[in-house]
Amino acid sequence: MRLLWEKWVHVFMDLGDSRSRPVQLQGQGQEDGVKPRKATRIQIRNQERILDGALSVFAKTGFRGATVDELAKAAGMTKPNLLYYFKSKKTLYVAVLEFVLERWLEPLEQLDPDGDPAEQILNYMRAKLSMSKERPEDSRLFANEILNGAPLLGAVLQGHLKELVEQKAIVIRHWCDTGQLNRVDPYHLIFFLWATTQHYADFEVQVTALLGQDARDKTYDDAADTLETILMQGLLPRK
Amino acid sequence: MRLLWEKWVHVFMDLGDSRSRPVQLQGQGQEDGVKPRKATRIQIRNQERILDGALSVFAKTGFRGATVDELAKAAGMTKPNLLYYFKSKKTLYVAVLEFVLERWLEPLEQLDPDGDPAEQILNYMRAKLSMSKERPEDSRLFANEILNGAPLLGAVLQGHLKELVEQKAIVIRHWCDTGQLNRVDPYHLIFFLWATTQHYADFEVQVTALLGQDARDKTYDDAADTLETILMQGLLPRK
DNA sequence: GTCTTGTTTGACCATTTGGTCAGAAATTCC
DNA sequence: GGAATTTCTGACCAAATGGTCAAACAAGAC
Repeated sequence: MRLLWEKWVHVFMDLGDSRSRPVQLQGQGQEDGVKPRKATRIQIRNQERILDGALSVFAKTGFRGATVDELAKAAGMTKPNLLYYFKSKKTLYVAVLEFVLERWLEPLEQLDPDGDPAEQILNYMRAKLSMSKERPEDSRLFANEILNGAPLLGAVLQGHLKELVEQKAIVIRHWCDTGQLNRVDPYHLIFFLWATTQHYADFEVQVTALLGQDARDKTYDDAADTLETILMQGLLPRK
Repeated sequence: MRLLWEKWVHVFMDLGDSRSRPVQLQGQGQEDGVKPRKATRIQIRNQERILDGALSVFAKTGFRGATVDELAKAAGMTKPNLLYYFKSKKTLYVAVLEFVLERWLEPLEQLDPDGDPAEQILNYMRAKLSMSKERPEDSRLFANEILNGAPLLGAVLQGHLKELVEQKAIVIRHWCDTGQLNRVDPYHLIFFLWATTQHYADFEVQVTALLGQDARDKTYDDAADTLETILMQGLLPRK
């Protein structure tokens, strides 16, 4: 799975003063006089490989569970070489988190205040479910981080995410107030959508243990149908 | 939080042959000729302390993230002393998992085929939500384990849990077939209930980051209300 | 080609970690 | 009280882990 790390390649490398260490890549952090040099092709290629491998390693075992050796192997290089590109395990971890975060938040940003409420919410549910299916590692990466107290994501939760959710909560509340939706707490509706969709990525082993390995497509289709039914009609038949 | 480990205290300690190592506690494993000695008060007290502390440590950082030193500190004793009672970190971890598992499965077992469907499902939802509130560490312990591939719980998922879920799925399917519930996939309804309720324990940092630390009671009340509304009526108003 | 810069590696190091062990201290049994 | 057993601890160990470094090697610029 080739990713699009390219546009995200910045400040990952140690810069400091060192003579042999390259580079400050384009993007940020040019406060001091060091003139940023352009990233070489090799740098871009290797950082991509590293980030790519690191996502699956970190998603599998969390930050503490991952070893630098594993990370290097996943990137197909030696440990010192990996540490040439990312000065520490933590730096790498943060870089991966940062990258994945954007994708993670995107669907919620798409929620359109002017659209039809039911349609908007179903779309959001489907988009999140599709992310669980196509990029389960993203979801597991965050699940690990949050489950263990979000030591490095805490700031984001309090900042960007909080704003975004507040904003969308207002939209949902409006839909309730105008009678377009039943009266529910907007925040809990959002949690509800997160929980039900991410469950399929985060608890995939459990899901497949109960439903069988082979029926992955069917699993996600059935999940979408069930969620749609519940969201639109609830469990009780309308007489 | 004092727990009821007592009835679970069994075979935790190394037994083998050793002269100074005690004990095979009551419960199981008496296959060989070694006559089981009764657990002393000290053993019971200390094993309780250890298991008690271990639950919160493992829930916080997962198996790999927890160190034996932390575990010992949480139990208020030295590392070698802890290892006197549980011969390895893994043994201790499995013991904690085993214990917590029972509580975890209990609510689903209560689901009554002869009860009113809506009431049964709401009760189950409330019971699980209450568990998330009162025993979040239980939930996080499993979340960590499953998220990381359930290396030690895999057998349970394929065995006991699978049976239990199959059994309850039949009940739910029957409710659907007789028109008492809208037609939904029973498995996904169960996942839905797990996901939405456990979310509040597993992602507590996120939830409190967005809703505020102080309103814990309110959070769970609102969650229950929202879930009830959605489950019973869905989001769309009935005209 | 050669000089400069960027990349890669084997060997190495300090710390942390899971776990052991011999014996000291406490407890129980008679 | 004294012997036998159980509980506890400081000192220790081997393996794993995050990270460093000097030097070898490759790429570009001219």
